[in-house]
Amino acid sequence: MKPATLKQIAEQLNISISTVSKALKDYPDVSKKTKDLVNELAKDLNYKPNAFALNLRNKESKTIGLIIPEIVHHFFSSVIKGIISQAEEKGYLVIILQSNESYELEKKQIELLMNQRVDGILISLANGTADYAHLNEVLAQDKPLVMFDKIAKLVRCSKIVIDDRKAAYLATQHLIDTGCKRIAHFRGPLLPQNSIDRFLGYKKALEDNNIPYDPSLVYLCECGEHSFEEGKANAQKLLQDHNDVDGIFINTDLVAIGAINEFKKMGIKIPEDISIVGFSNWHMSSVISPSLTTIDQPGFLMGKNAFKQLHLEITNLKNNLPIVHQEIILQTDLLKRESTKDITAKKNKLHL
Amino acid sequence: MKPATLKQIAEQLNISISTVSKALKDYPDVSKKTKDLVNELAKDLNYKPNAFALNLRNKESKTIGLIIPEIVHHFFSSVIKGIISQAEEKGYLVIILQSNESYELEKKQIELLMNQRVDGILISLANGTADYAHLNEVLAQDKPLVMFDKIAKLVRCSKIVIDDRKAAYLATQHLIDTGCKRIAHFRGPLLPQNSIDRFLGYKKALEDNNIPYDPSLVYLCECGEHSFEEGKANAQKLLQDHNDVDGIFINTDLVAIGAINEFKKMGIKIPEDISIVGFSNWHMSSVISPSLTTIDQPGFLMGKNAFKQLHLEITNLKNNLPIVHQEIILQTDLLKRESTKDITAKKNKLHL
DNA sequence: GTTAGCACCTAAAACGTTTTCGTTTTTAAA
DNA sequence: TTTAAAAACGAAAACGTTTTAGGTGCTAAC
Repeated sequence: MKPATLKQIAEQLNISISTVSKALKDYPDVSKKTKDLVNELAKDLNYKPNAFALNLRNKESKTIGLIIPEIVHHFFSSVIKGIISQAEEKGYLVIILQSNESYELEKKQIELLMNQRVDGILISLANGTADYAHLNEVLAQDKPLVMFDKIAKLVRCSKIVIDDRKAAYLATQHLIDTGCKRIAHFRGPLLPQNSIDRFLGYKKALEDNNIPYDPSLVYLCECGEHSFEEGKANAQKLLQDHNDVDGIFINTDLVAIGAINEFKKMGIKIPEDISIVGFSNWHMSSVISPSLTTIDQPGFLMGKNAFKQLHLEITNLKNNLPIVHQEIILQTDLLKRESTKDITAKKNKLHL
Repeated sequence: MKPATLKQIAEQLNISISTVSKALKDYPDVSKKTKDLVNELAKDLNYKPNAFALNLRNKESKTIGLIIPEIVHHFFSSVIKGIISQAEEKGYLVIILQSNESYELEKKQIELLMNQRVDGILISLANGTADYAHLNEVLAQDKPLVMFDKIAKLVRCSKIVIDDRKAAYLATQHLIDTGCKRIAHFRGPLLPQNSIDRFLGYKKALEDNNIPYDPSLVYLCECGEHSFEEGKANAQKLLQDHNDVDGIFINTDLVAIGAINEFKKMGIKIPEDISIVGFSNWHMSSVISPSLTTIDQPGFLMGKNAFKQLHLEITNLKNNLPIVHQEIILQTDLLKRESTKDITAKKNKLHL
């Protein structure tokens, strides 16, 4: 049986719509008798408040929009899970769109969400996004916007990120600590802030350890659908160009795994000949052999925080409270596994 | 600048709201002059039709709901991607909820979506779902509902599935064809139809090849968060119970990978000592060593088809056309890789 | 100079709520 | 019995659209 409306209840009881509405919301100026009658009939007729009408009246939909570059991706799907779990707790629904790493699509989708009048927007930018007008437009219309992971520093809104630079620094430092002298880097695309930051972290670690930075040791990856193949290809190129490399810090796990597979095929031993550190801690990284040393990126937590911040801004906006933009930096972990040498273990053995 | 309303445009031009509405929709009974004025001002004032008002009037939101057991999962996230891509094409938005394999949550979420008045619902059932009242309620309210992958046969709605039984049969047959004589099965949970079907396919293949079915060779897996550990544990148990097993058909890839890793650790060679076939073709299955022979499950295609069918039913309902429930069975592929012996290759060599 | 026809425009209802403000009815006090 | 206060109810506007049905005012034809 389809939900009834206030009108239908009112007609059956010969009272006004207003009274029905008030009765259901337990207003004090409705008699106990009427309330009982209304509540009973409401149950019988399967009354459910019409969300469309409520949205129109309240000018809010308890719905937010989420734009993400790629859904089939361990990190991003973890973020989605974090967002949805938190949204559910606060009674919000999430509309998800996928930008496919395309700036054009991203722009369209922002418009779509604005026209849909969602209460707020969460976004992780496409790699191609270099112009931020569409994002500023959102803010100009007083619609809460929170960015996560792939952010634009210049846009004045809240951001949830990890410290990519620091994580990359630690990853590179770990290679150095385990004895690597000549360290290559497979970097991500040129635009997004986080692949820039990872590159900078790598470079800084070298400098701080008096290892000269050599641009020819840096290889570019799209880090898109063909990451695995890119890893293999770069591994081959690297060996042709430089036969003295003993460590690689790689922008993302799947590329690293491609490289490992290629090296294994060529008879190069990991980590004895070359040590490798990846980034993101994809599920498969712990499962392959040798397992991959990598940076754990807390996707679920990032999603949770992103929604929390957005929710805060939505409620503050509603209550005319000031909105303070936050930049939240989440902790990352270096997970030491088999693809790097465990020198500390050796050291400990010597001490025994 | 926030979007203006028809009213604001009407006031500024000193004409009625109706005329503004018609002008924007290019009705024939509005003069060219007025249309031009309206369109210009509409652009200037950033007019965007209010979605809330439209929903209320049209009794539709161009939004569908999707309930899925788990988002961080290669197969399911592929399905989501398929659904979203198709929805975008037809101008629909997708609200995603995650049931966490919980029947209780699933029930609540169905109610949420019904109250939200989505135009239709897509669902893949939680493992624990054995009661279908909540689903029948959706249908009773004339709301289009399409199930995919994890379905309930008894619910009268459209379904998009693969032929789990046939796929499992082919997987098992492949083990037999490559010389396995004693084949174990790591099966999925007891309730969902697809893990039952995979078990049945396994059993049937044995029978058709005159291999006696031995229940003690069937091991249970939750196939949840700890699939990898389950695979390892089951591998150990299997070796203790039966030292003569030479092939295993495993309900899902991650369990299979756990088993492979454990076997490798114990010095058992894959596929020489034991051949293994998984299910679902997780990304990592092609990347590990030995790569895993598995059944490719077309997630993206399934998502596309699920939305297409739902969309068909939504539009038919709107146009008072009859709704015909479909059961669409998608093709699967057996991907032969390193975890099973390639006997045909050997045969071919002999023929040379 | 009436009338038909046309071009253009508007009023108003409807979608389903909520809430303010006013009106009616009841109760209690004078 | 009158009056004041309290209790219970309802009318109406508002949110922003669309569309039907009904005007206007004009031109052209008789």
